[in-house]
Amino acid sequence: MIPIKIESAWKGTSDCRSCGIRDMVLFADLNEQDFSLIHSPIDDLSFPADQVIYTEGEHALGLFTLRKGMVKLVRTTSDGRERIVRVLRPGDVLGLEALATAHFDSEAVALTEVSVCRIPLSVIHSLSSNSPRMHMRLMQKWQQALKDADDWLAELNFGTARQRVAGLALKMRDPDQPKTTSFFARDDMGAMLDLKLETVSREISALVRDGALAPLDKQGRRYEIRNERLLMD
Amino acid sequence: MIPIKIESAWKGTSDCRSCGIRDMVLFADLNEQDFSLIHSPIDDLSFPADQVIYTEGEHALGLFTLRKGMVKLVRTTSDGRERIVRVLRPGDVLGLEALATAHFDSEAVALTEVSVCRIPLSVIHSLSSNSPRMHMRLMQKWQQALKDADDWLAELNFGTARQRVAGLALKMRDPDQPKTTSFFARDDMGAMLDLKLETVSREISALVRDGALAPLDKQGRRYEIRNERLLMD
DNA sequence: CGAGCGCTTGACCGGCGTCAACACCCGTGG
DNA sequence: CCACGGGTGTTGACGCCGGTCAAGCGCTCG
Repeated sequence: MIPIKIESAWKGTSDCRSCGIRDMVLFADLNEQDFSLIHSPIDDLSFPADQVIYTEGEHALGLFTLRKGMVKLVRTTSDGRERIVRVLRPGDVLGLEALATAHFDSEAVALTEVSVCRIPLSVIHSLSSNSPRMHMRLMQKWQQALKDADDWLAELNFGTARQRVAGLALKMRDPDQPKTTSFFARDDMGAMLDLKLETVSREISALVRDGALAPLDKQGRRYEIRNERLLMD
Repeated sequence: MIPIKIESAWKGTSDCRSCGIRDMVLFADLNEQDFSLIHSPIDDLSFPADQVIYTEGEHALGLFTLRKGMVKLVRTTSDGRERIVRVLRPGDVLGLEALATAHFDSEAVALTEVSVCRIPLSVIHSLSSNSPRMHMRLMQKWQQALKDADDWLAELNFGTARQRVAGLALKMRDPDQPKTTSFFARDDMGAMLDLKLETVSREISALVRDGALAPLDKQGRRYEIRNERLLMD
C-alpha cells in the first residue's frame, strides 16, 4: 500500500535528463541508451518540515534522491531513546539499504522543507546490472554513505561539548556560502551530538560570546562563521 | 608497491570452493561458471595481534574477507585523537570502500591473531559486473557495513558508561557460545565507547560485582554472561 | 495583545575524567 | 626456582564538565 502522505506529496513526474542537480546524483553520467532502460516513472515529491518520509523497518518501494533541503535519519534504541545517526543534504541518497533488503533501516524526517525524487527499486536494479556507469555511481554512493556514517561517529561524537558543537557548525556549512552554517532545533542537535539541549544552547552562546559565530536570524538556525580557527580545535 | 608485512603474512593461495566459512562471505553463492571468471590469485594471509593490516588513505590493491579473529577500524581525527569506529568479526569484509576509490578510509589493526584472504579489486569488479549472484552479495555487504556503522553509533555511543559497557558485552558475544563474550584492552574499549580506560575498568568491576558478568581468564578478555537482563537496560 | 512554544540562563548536583597509588600477570635473567 | 621490572588492570580521592530542574525571555501566531 502507498501511504497517503506520499500521495499528497506528489508534484509530478520528473524528466531526469534535464534535472538541475543531475551532476551530483545517481543518474549523473547515464547516456541515452541507459535512460531507455527506465520503464517506471520517477516521481517528484516534496515534504514540509517535520514530515516523516519513511519509518524504521517500513517496506520500501523505492529509494530517494534528495534535491533540496535536509533530512535526519533517526534510530530508536531498544530502550526507546531516539538517536540521530546522520543528516542528509542535497545530492545524498535516502534509503540505499532498501536495495539489499527492501526495508528501511532507520526513520527519515524532513528537517526543512524538502524535495526529493523517488526512484523505484526495479529501475535501480535494472540500471545497475545493465549500465556500468550506474554501477559505478551506486558504488560511490554506498562508499560515501559509509564514510559519512564513520565521520559522524569519529568527528561529532568525540570530545567535549564545545568540540562537538563546533564540529557540527563546520560540517553544516553551506557549500555555496562557506561563511554561513545551519543549525537545528536544540533537542535535535542534542540527539545528534549526544548532549542535552541545555548544553547545546550554552555552548552556542559561548561560541557567539567568543566571536567564533554570529547569529543571522532570530530563531537560532543560521549563523555566520566569524572565526574558523576557534571552531577547529 | 607491496608492503613487506604482506609478504611475510602470506600463507598460500586459497581454493575458495572448499573454504570453511564460504557460506558467510562474498563468494557464498557463486557457481562454477562464476569461479571461472577469477583470473588473479586469492591470497591467504595471517597477522599477529596488534599488526596493522592497512593504513588510512593507503592505496588499495584488493579487499579482505575476515576468516578468523577480530579487527578494529581506527580513524584519526584532525586534532590527532584516535577513535575506533567499528570492530569486524569473521565473515565481515575489510576495505569495501576501496571498490569505489581504491583507497582505504580507515586504518585496520588486528585485535587478535587474524586470518584473512585478500581478493584483488579486479576480481571483485569483474565478478560484480558478470555475476548477478556476486552483485547481490556485494550489495548485502555494503548494507551490512552501513547498518553496523549506524548501530555502533546508536547503541554503543549513547547513554551512561554502564549502558555502553553492557552494550559492548552484548555485541561482542561469541556466536557459538552465547554465554561468553570478548573484551579488549581497556584503552581500546575506551576508544570504542568514548570513555576513559579507568571508567571502563570501573564499570566492568561493577558489572562483575552485580553478578551480570564473571571473568573467564585473568587478563580480563573473556567473560561469562551471568545475567543478561542486567546488561539490557 | 496574550498564549504557548522553544531558546536561554542560572543554581545545584552527580557522573565521569584526572591523577596517583597499588595489584597482578608474565617474561627475563640471575 | 625465585627476584626483578615493565606493562596492564584496578581502585581511591578529588574536581570539573555536563545533566537536572526550574525560572525567565522572546518569537510567532492566533
